[in-house]
Amino acid sequence: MTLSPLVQDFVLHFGEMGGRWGMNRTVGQIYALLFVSPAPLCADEMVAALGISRSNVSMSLRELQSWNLVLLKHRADDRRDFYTTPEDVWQILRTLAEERKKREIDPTSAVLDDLIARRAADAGDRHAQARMRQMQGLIGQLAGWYDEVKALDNTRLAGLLRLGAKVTRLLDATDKFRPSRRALRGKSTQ
Amino acid sequence: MTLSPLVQDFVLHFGEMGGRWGMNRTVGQIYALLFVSPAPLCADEMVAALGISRSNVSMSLRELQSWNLVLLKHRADDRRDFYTTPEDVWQILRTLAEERKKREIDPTSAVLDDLIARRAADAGDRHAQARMRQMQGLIGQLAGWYDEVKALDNTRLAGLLRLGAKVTRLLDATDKFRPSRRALRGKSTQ
DNA sequence: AATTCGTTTCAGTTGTTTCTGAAATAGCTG
DNA sequence: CAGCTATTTCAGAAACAACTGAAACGAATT
Repeated sequence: MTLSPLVQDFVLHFGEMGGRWGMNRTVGQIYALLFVSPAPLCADEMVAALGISRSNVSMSLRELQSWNLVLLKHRADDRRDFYTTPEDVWQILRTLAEERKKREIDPTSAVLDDLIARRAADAGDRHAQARMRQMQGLIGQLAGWYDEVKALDNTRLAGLLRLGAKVTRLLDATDKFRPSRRALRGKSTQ
Repeated sequence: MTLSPLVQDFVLHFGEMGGRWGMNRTVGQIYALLFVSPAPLCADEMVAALGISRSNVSMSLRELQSWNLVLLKHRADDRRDFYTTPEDVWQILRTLAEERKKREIDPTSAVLDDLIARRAADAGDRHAQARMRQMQGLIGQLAGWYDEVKALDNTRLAGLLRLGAKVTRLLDATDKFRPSRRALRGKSTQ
């Protein structure tokens, strides 16, 4: 299989970015290829398209599966595994949010809990713990935020992002409105 | 300089996570050390505390500066450079958002613009471009979102994250209320 | 149970990144 | 400007991650 220049360039760019996104080059390239392919691909087609070894494809697909970024498909009368990405880019965003949280936030959050629970001996430690508590607060908020994103349906997620420049106004507005709204319907709010 | 076990473990954890966060071990460790230190540190203190070479510290500080994650301080009658992190964790969050966008989103956004602007030859390319447009849409929203975070003041940023489980309700509420509010003040909204 | 087709694993190689020590640079002080 | 002190650069060494080919594995078919 030979790629059009357009798809070539897309794939190569994802390869380059792969490193920055916490995967490696091959994983990035395979994901890009699957993302733009009109139909699911099998491993050998990826080998042909990307010019990499069969085993590399196998390991990279494994990695992509561990990220939940690809879907496995089968054809009638064909034993091979075919792979795609989800059609829905919002779904992809949710998955990314979830996996990133799992890899980048949760471990630190757990460690911070431990460290903060320790007996702080001297003044230095007390200062360090105070700092850690600040960071834990921040991380906790972020974690909650990621969970939130993960749980929103497409419409609401799109809405949330679309707010864009209106977030400020919205926040101000809710600060202003919330009390009266709560008053109207009787403390339903946390 | 010798570190307390508490700070040791904090520093070591950040070293481990550094890789996942787009920096390397040493950069992570130095950042952690600065974050919990009650006073700014000079390079030699970091060498002593972390047991790494002077040149490694120098390069890592350079890296941290390129991320805008550290502040340079000076003492009277002392030519050495002393480093800290910003006190304010919200500021840190904004910086991270900004730098992440710059490194992980903007380059891809630019490439996608290019690719989408190309003449699509065959059906495969047309499909690929359609996919790329979807991705570009998503990335554009995300970029806007990061810009938004970057521009919010502490209070509003905290508010935004604190929304937590209320985002859904809030979004529903605004959908319900916006039309009437717009009607009240005349289509000021996009 | 042997064959075939597809996938996975793994030891070893290649390629990158990180880290170091030594040398070079820059900036201040007398 | 000579002598300090602090910092940066850089080539090579050490550590690490990626990739390959070959062999092992598994599942369906005869």
